[in-house]
Amino acid sequence: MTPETIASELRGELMAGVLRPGTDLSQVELAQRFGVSRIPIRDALRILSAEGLVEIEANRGAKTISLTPDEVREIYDLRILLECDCLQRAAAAMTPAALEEIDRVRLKSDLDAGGPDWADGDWAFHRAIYQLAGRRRQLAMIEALRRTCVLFVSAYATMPTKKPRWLGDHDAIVKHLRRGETEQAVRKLQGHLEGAATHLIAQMTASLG
Amino acid sequence: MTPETIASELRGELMAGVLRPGTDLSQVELAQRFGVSRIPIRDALRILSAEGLVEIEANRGAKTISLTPDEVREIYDLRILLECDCLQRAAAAMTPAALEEIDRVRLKSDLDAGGPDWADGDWAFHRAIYQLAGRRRQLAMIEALRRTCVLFVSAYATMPTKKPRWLGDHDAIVKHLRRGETEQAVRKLQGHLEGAATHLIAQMTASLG
DNA sequence: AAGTGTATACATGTATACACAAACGCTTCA
DNA sequence: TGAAGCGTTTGTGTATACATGTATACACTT
Repeated sequence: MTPETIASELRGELMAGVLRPGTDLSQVELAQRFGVSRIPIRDALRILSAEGLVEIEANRGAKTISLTPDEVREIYDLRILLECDCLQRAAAAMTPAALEEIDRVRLKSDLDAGGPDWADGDWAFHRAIYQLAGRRRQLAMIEALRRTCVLFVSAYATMPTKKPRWLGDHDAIVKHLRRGETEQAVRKLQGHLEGAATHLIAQMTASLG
Repeated sequence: MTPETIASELRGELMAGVLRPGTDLSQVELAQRFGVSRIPIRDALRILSAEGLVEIEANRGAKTISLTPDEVREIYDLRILLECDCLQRAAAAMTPAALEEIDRVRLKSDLDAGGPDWADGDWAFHRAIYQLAGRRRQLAMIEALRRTCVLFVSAYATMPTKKPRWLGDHDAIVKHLRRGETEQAVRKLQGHLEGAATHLIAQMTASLG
């Protein structure tokens, strides 16, 4: 039960929607639950805070993040900026072998598309592409932003209703990459993310107001 | 002596070049120095780790980051991406009053340009612009990336040799903004950052062998 | 002589105990 | 009835003590 293990467990619950945004995270409660003292719990909370999933206020404890629709919009804008740039760099480093691998991951993710782990498959696909850019830090930043989004997607139960369109975007991106149409692949990705953003924000505003 | 205070103090030393990249940060040593136990030290190190200034390895302690020229290049590319986007958004929200304030900060930063706190003035100028974009998270990400850069600039003592050009860039950006030439302001900023990047990386490779 | 195993020293990780700050409820007074 | 003041209570923050993991040096084996 290391702090990393605990953080990982909590991260999973956050992203699965078990812990909803704004939930208080009591140190004593978590310590009892994981059967450890509060020290490793504090470390775990700091790890999650570093990832932006938890907010810590001095002397007032930690709670899961709670963002306004505007803040979610900003995060998606950042994702568009960083992911489109990453895709562009990846396209420049594309090889036939890499393309094959990407399409393999895409097909596998299609199967999970209906289940509860659809987000994992989705990310596996995007990561398979982004990896080729060879940008560790950028990828880490993208992943952190994405985690935050997933937290809210799970919380507001906005499973993409237009699943076919969503899978079709993936297919289209691969096809564009195969043909060397970088520009169009990037534009497709941008639309993909825009769609996710507007969908989530609509659900949030509907749920909040 | 809260963890935040300690982190702030260490951050200052890191960015001033007192603590060079790769320095080991012993918990007991820091605890003695700040006159506290190791617990708040651990918290402070986690805060700095979250900011990307310190690396923590389980059971092996913390040390200040040590980046390769390639990683520095990636960081500057990210800064260009995020800062140019931020400038564009700021330009869209520009007002005469804001412009006046920006120029005021610019003039003030010109005075500090020769001293040891030149980095603070430089950042004050850029931040004065970026603020207008109203993007908290993006600004925080830019600031984190910038801090990392400053750490290496200080370590390798690469005070801009071409100070006039550097200050001239600031002046040019303001002038373009005043005329509503967003496109050109963005391009000037990009060149500004590119210049800083190539300069630092050249110094690093020269210093490293 | 080179490599490996082991013992010792040292740094980090964790648990317990205590100090302190904030939130809550109660009493009391206007 | 409402509000302000004060003690209680709950939870976080920190110090101390102990457990565990890692590095170094030395002895031993090959």
